[in-house]
Amino acid sequence: MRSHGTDGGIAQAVLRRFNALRPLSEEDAAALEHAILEGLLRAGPGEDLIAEGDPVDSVRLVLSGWLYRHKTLEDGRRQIVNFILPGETCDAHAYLLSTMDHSITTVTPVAYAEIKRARFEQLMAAHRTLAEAFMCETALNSAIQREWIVNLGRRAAFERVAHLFCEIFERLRPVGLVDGNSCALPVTQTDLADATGLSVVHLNRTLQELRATGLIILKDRTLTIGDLDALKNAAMFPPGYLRRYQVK
Amino acid sequence: MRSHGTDGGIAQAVLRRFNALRPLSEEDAAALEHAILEGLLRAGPGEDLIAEGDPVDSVRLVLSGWLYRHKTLEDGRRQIVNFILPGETCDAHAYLLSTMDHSITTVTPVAYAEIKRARFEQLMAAHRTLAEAFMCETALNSAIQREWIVNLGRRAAFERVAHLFCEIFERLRPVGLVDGNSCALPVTQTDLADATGLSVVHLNRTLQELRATGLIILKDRTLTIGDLDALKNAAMFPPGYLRRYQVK
DNA sequence: CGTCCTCTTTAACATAAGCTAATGCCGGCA
DNA sequence: TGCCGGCATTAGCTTATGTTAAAGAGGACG
Repeated sequence: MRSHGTDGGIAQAVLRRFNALRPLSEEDAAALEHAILEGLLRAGPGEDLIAEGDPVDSVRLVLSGWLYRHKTLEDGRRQIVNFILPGETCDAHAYLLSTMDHSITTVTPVAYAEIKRARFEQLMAAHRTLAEAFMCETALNSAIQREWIVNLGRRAAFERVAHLFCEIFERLRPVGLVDGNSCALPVTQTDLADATGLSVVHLNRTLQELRATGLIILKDRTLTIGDLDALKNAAMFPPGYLRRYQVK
Repeated sequence: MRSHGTDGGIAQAVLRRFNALRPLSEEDAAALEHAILEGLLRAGPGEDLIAEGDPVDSVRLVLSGWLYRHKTLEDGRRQIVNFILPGETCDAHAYLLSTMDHSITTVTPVAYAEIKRARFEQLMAAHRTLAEAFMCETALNSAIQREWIVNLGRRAAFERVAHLFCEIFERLRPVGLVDGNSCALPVTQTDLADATGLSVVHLNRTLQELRATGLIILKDRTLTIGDLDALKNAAMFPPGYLRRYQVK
């Protein structure tokens, strides 16, 4: 029965990440997987999972697929504030704030697990290590957001896009979603522009530049990074950034 | 004996904020205050409290004074990633990540309380409400960071600076640090530039513009906002933003 | 009372990035 | 097969913001 095998079945990505954050006992892992299987759900591409202002009464874990968090100004300007990748958490402890300060939309079809507040609290109370892993996840997310602030505030377009690509690659790696030096990049250029604070036109120009230098190949929603270190260099990717993401 | 009076003495700002996040019982408040008084420390202006890469083995609460979090790129470009104001925490649960991903530097003289890891964990274990308030604090900080991403990514210089001023004002208010429509703003223009992702020169231009429209007066490190609603309007300050900061 | 220092302000010029609009490309679908 | 709609790409022009440099302004201090 796969879903309880060693690979973690559909919950694999989540289990891998949490285990990297805090070594989970068999029992912790089983409890988490169980809670996941209880609340399995799916969403199509381009669906709003939750919107700014909505009440939050559950925590969601992404099993597969891409989503993004975003905020929109009154006049329509939109900023993608982060991507949510397989194995990551949608609302970790944001649920403490009772309402969402941003929206979450799916990019691709998504499989996720929804754990209701009461169930979640029970799980945390029973498994200290899981609770710690969850807090770690939140802290990590916070560190990513800080780096995005630096990216938007102090990096030029070229570095900025390069940095985003390095980051995505490094975040997909520990959950087994990179294949050699390639990974999926299922977003439109408009999305990339909204994530990097650029206009679509300028984002496109920047992409051309990145291609011209031979640092990346981007085709058919697949990103290929010939020389990751070179790209990181060009991006001024901080050496220690996302270290905690790597599986030891 | 002031320090145990109803005003909370030196721990006042922290107690007020935490109490707003989760209503604290007398006992919770006393325990928190006690922990604070145990670990009282001071730092001068312009001091590095902790630097990127340093190990984290305690949580610090700011009792008075301003600090900022910042990251610097190899070539010296610096981004201030947030300000830390009285009543706020320095590292809430970042201590779970064991090393700092950014640096913290004081702006003014600062009084703070340092709670060592073991002591902190003991406190959290004994007082569920305090633990929740701490998590709330982290979540709130995360929401602020997301808004900063929007600010840097999608707002023009004028709105961006206006937004920062509104935010600071709203964050100082609940801890009693605004006086009518004025508050302290003890940072240099270089700092403001590094916080808004602008060059000093352009920041200065923007400040002139803000003054010219009569939206703000900034003189002697004091910010005066004639019409907060007008400023928020100009800044596209989201209506619900920082709602959780307000004392009910 | 002058000198140094840090911070602010201004000017003149350079450029990265935005905007508008047209064109190309491709896959879905009638 | 041919039209439509969403994306990607390119061109041409505009503008916000960066850069360099120099000059005030005020406080600390010998």
